[in-house]
Amino acid sequence: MMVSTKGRYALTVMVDLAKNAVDGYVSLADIAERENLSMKYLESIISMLNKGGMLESLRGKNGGYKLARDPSEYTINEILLLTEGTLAPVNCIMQEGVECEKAATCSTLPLWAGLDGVIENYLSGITLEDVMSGNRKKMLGEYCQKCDS
Amino acid sequence: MMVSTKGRYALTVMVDLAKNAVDGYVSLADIAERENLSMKYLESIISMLNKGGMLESLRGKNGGYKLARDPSEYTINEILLLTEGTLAPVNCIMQEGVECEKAATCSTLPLWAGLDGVIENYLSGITLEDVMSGNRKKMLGEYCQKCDS
DNA sequence: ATTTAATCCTACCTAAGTGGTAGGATTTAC
DNA sequence: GTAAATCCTACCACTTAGGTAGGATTAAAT
Repeated sequence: MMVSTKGRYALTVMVDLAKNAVDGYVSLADIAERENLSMKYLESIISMLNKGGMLESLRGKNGGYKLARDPSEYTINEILLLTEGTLAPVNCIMQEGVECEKAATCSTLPLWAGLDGVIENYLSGITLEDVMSGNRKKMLGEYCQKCDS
Repeated sequence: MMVSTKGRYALTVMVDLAKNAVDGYVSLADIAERENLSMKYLESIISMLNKGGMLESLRGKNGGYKLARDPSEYTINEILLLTEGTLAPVNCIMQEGVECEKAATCSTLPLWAGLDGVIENYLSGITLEDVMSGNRKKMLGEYCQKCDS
């Protein structure tokens, strides 16, 4: 599994905020209840989003979180990267300038690089707005049966 | 990480066999030495490939393995599926007919389904022959700088 | 027939990552 | 000052990853 619950829940939280924090802040307790997820676990996840500059937060009573930008200005790629660290499908492709020692002669490396590119390309092309508004055509593309009807 | 060493080594073994087992069988010891991988570990991996019908094996002295078909008749998708079990990027998408209970109302599901489709589409479009022969254009596609020159 | 070299099979093990839980400190609105 | 919220630091059970170990079985060569 490439994307763990951390990344999945992070996206769920972002979508929830996009839908529900239109004016003012929304508390984590509200999100957890709406999405039926553990509030304590979400706490650690939303903390990453907050520190990564994705959110604005307000402490104290009536506090909570809201998006720092417009939903159309977040790519899914950057949201997932923040919580997952990397989205590379294998750990042998270059990360932070460090490449595998066998890279020069490895027959399989171009495959993994290509796969990585395809994934990044897909996730960078979809915004939080697309997910929030249910843009099936963009998300499912040619695989979508309902998109024609 | 979506693809573990199991899948990566499985592909490495397949490529090695495609290159070296052109006539007759090749022993696991030879493969392990050539690829600089633990023979004992490879043993468990090649066993999956063998049971999955990807290989033909011969026991006893001068035995070993060879491909069951022509390299052009294996997709990377089926090789990886055999060792990894699944290539789904998240565990909330439908597997073996079992779908998430929240599927009907989940905003993020189409995204994961789309991502899954993109991955499967890519890996199904590339054959063992492509990897073996270093078909960079097919593997790297638009991301390949060297492909033009 | 015996040796040798190979696959096959079962069990085990350590380290890291996943998916949380627990408890309290701090901040701010009312 | 109190209630309700974020923030922060530990901890923990379980699963998976990435192997290792040892022997049983098979088949070719001598």
